[in-house]
Amino acid sequence: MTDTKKPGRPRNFDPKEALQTAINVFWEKGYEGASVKDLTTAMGINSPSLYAAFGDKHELFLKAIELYSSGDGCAPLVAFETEPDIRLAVRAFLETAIDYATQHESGARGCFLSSCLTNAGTVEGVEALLSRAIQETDAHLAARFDAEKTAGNLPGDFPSMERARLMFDLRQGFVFRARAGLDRQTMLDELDHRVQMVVS
Amino acid sequence: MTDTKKPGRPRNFDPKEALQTAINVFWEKGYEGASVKDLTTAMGINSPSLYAAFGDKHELFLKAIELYSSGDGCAPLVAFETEPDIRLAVRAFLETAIDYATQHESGARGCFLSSCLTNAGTVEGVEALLSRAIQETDAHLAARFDAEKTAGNLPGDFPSMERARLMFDLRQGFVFRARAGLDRQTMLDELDHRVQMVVS
DNA sequence: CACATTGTGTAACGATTGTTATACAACTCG
DNA sequence: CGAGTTGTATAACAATCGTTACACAATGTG
Repeated sequence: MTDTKKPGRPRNFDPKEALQTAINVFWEKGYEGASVKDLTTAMGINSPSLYAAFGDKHELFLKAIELYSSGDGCAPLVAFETEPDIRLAVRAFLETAIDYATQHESGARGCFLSSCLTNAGTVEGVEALLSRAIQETDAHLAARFDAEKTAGNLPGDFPSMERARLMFDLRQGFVFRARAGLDRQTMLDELDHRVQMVVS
Repeated sequence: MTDTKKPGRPRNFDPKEALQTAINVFWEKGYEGASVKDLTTAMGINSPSLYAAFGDKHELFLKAIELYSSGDGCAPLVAFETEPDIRLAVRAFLETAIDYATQHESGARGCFLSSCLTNAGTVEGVEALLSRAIQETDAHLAARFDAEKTAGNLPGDFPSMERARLMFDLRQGFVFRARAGLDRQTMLDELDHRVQMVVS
């Protein structure tokens, strides 16, 4: 190790990248489980920098939720939007959820929001953010269904919002099972069965 | 207040009742979020009694999970078993889940297991317990479906295990939404739609 | 009644928590 | 090339964490 840490100001750190790292730590250890030391070590910075950039552990947590829910943090959503065919899109959504949730080692591990659920009642502001994130996702998915209806790819009486909520909950179920360590293949085997439920 | 706490050994406490109280505290605040002081205060005992009876905060947590998952802790499951008609039973299962998850004030608040999800990766032994609890519940629900098949109340090609897992995940979805503070009526409106999915 | 046992309440332990004051190194600008 | 700004590293802060030693009150047995 020749690169000994020297004091001073060698380089500025990227706040967004650091926040992404904070998401991973929070997701793995939870809000109270993740100590400031855990966070700063993973982010590669010291505590004063963290407090200067994000204000607080609490604020950092809320900003982590915001970044994740309002953006590219959610891989299944991206997969759903990318795939043109609606049926394949639904499948990609659920399949990506399983992939992310079961690949624990690779750093990206499932849905961060479900890990924040525990703190919804105790940590101020979390419940509101989660509620908003869910509703936005529901609306997002439903909008795609509506567009497919007008395009003629789905029947005219297709209940967009109900199916959107269903799809979200099915994903949540997979994430839950994956987090508990259940078998990946078993979930993949049920994929077609569940895709069928969403798109009639 | 005339009943001033006097030292000594006035009365023994009920370990099972205390454990039930511990479940509520853990469920509300999470594993790391619930301090030993929070626990002992709610249980009405002092820390030495807790350590003598349960050994450890960690062991207490595991025993809380065991009590909840292997018993009457799960109200939706009880409702499902009580109702004779299979279709009404499925409905009761989901409806009870919504009721429990949305009645935050009354002390009984939703599914304790989903709040333990966060600690599955960090707290030793939690993942194994959760995995077992889920699989047991799946098998439990599927057994009922199988019995209804032989009784002629469900078609012969009814996929019991797949529907059991689906039902479990649908419940999980409701609990998730309720914990995030979403509207109760919206979930109740979708009830029939989802019951239909489970029982064809 | 006296003794051993059992479990409680008080209080303290070291360790770690989140947070911040202080000192200094590096870059920017004149 | 020197002064000012910016942000880092070190170290310490009070508070709280999980855990346990100690002393004493209440019960069961002789």
